[in-house]
Amino acid sequence: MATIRDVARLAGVSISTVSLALRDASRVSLQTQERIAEAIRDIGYVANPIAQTLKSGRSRLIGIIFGNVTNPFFGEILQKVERAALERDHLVIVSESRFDPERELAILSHLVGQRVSGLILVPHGRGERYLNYLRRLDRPLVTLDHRVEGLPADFVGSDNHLASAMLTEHMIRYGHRRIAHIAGPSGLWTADERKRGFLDTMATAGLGVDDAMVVHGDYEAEMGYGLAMRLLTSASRPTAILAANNTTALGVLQAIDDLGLRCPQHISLTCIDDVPWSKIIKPRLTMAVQSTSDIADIASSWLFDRIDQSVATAPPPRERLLMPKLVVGQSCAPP
Amino acid sequence: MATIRDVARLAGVSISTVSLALRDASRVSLQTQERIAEAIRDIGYVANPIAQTLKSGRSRLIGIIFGNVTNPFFGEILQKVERAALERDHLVIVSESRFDPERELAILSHLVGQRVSGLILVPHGRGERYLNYLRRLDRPLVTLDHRVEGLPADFVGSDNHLASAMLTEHMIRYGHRRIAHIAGPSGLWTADERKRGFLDTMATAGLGVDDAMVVHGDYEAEMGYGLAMRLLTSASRPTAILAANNTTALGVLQAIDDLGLRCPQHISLTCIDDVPWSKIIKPRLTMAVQSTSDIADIASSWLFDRIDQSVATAPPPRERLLMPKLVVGQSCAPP
DNA sequence: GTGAAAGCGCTAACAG
DNA sequence: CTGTTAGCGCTTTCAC
Repeated sequence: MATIRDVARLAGVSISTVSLALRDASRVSLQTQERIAEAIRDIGYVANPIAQTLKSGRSRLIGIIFGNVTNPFFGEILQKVERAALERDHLVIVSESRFDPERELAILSHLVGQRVSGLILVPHGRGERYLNYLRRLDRPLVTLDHRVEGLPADFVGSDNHLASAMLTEHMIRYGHRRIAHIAGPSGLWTADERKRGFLDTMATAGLGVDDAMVVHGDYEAEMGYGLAMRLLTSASRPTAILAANNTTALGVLQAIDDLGLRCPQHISLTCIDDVPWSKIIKPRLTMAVQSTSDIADIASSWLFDRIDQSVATAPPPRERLLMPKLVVGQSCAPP
Repeated sequence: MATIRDVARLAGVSISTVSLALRDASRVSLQTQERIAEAIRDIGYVANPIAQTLKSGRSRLIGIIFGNVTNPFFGEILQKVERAALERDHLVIVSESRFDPERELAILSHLVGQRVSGLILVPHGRGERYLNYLRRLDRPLVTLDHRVEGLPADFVGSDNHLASAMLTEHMIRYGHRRIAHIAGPSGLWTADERKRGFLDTMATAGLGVDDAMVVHGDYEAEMGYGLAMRLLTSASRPTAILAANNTTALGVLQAIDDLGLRCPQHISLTCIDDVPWSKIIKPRLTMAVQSTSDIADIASSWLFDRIDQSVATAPPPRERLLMPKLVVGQSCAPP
């Protein structure tokens, strides 16, 4: 591969002149500019980004860490982020924390080792050690989905409390009184917010919630299936279920089907997040959807803002809660 | 960040000794080893991978390029590849060609610029220029899904001809004679193979295929929808459809539904590839599924084989066609 | 306007 | 067994 030396030799100038011409042509005479340009063209010179990174401490790479890359959300976000990155000549390193904070931190180290110029993270940890680690990262950081208290980083997510509240309200309006909630993992910000949204709305409506009616899953289909099975075969089965997320809802749907029940005739179901291929799944689910596309746009624009800015002029951490949209399907009916 | 200098100073040895100790401890005295180890621990030294890359010309990064990262297949493959990579201390750069060969080559340049140690590629180009470019890459390369004739790279894919043949056979056995095929983009290896599988099987069964019964889509749902609409509203509509891939099938299903038809009562449908959440979609589709998981395993193990080997001892390009499995659902019935 | 020289952090001959 | 030295390819003062 041709180096800046080769260009310099061919153009009959020093390498520092070539380097200068490359980043501030105005400070080099027109003649020299042309000779250099020609030499570059002739030998097909491309600057070695590794050498630049070694010098500057910043690579043209950004890192993105998700809990699970098979979640359909992920693909959509990655797609938009990757496009935004490529426009700015950056590549994207993708990694999966598997929801494990230790793993997450280990990956972050690797990423910082590669001198990434910025990070997008769906954080899954908490506690002082975790926070301290993130605070020391010293790279532009945008967090997604889960809000971490006390972290000086940008955050983009949606109003999870509202999402639950809308759906709960919707089911109550149909006349349901025994509504169950299959929550996400306790301790996760989104899961806690969604649960609060459910409980608050039930309380406001003057409806009590049995302990047995709130169970904790892990945002995965299999667990959703198991928990739904238990709920639906219990003596006092609910007439409606609020599933904490899309994949959980699919598990629930499967359980309903396997039990020979019908939705919405025997049981109403709503969930937060869109479901892949939701238009084809019968019945169409009533859900509170967040705009992945908006999340990805905001995240990448904020990230590149910070990457372009010097640390000095960097704005304080920003936060944005997007409003979920209620999409009414055919998965709810009177009890 | 601590450098090897700091370690050397603290341990009271030269930096070359530290470097040596780091990669071949046996050539350093036990005492020195310990002093160095201690120093490393004390200041939390981690070698700067960028400097190593500059020296060696190889980074601990691998690149993977897909046509479209929102395809559910992609997430599963990425997941396995990323795990295999992380075990070997490699990170994964992910990029999307959007099925555009030019874009694909541009991304490859970037990736090679980053001195990736290996590449996994779903190739979408053809022609001499394209081939030459790939041949000059000079990095371990594993191609997936689409086989490119004349490319000296490993290839893992499935037997697309067989997949189509099995499904076509299946529909013929139900008594269908007017079967339509919504193919993928003409010129793509998988699409051509699938079409051949369909046509060959029809021919063998002595069934003619109207030109109108073979239409070309783009492997995307929307196009599948449009083409299915056209087929299903034509005067001589088919009694069964073979969709070239999963997302196309979902588009077809949607079209069937929107027309007020029922599958399989009015129209039978089969497709190649698994469908996300296929268990929940009604009717369960009859499909020929390929094991993404096997593909990913083979691809990553082959890739890391080559990465670990010197170029000299590298084996010639390997090829592997996995056998698709017929999964019978409820989407077929007699015409 | 252009060039010489130092240095980013590491590796690998080559001496000793 | 350990240290000296010369780069990998680029950027960036600082002179001229």
